Amino acid sequence: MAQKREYLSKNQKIVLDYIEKANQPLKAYSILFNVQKKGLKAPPQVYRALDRLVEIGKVHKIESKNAFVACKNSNCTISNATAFSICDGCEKVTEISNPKLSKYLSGFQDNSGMKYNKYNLEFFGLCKKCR
Amino acid sequence: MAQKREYLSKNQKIVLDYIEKANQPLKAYSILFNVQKKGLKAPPQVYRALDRLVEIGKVHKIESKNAFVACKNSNCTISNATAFSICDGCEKVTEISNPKLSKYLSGFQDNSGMKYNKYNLEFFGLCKKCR
DNA sequence: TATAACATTGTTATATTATAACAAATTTAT
DNA sequence: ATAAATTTGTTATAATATAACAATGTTATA
Repeated sequence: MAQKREYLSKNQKIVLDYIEKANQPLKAYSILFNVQKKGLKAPPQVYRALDRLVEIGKVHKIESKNAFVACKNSNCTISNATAFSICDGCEKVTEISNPKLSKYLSGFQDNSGMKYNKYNLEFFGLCKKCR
Repeated sequence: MAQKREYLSKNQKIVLDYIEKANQPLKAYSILFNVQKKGLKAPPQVYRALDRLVEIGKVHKIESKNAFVACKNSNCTISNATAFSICDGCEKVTEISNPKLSKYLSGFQDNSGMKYNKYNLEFFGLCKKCR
């Protein structure tokens, strides 16, 4: 099993810092544009950092939006159980942190013989303001 | 509220037929390539059909793979509650049809004030063969 | 039937998202 | 010191998706 750094590289830090400040999902090319002043000039630099950040759970990808958001669970180190709430009105995305839900889904089994080790759930609806 | 056709247009039928025969998720451009002999020559023709088929629930999009699969619930007319099982080994995707799960998720509420009317859940793991 | 309203189609071009490939520089372990 | 591995920088291109608009087809109803 390949060893991997336990700390973040320079580019990974730059990208994570920027995402954490945003408090909302960001598109990869918008991140790219905004970190160009820090020296990351080309897409692979951003995508590589994102890949790693997602792998270690510091960042999640909102698949339905091709956007990236910082993990809110400060202790999160691996990203295998994610749930989001997405407002179709204002597009606000919130990470759902609900022990019952995650327990239910982590324990979910069906009779297919599949052994699940990861899930991603996206709820859509309208938030208070947008209703 | 705009009225919409209740039956499928020519292009929608062509695309749906092809997806239904596949029994596995297909990429939009692979669909395009394969329906060119039927006269659909450009991406918008395929994407438009897909958009509509997804909207009426005949087809689901597997967001994590940018792929499209026919709905297995023959009576499915609206696509607001979807769950899939995805094997990380062979990439096989199966639509999960589990009344308990869908009941649990359809009834899910948190204290955010969000009113959910749709969800999509993707489970990842290894199927029997790939373990 | 005529025709207005609307939905679908065909088409070209382009926007958006993401990766391949490889050389150079940096970091790590010995 | 130096080999091994990782990260970085860079160019090019692949893969996914939409904008815009003219032409055609369909539906309802006057």
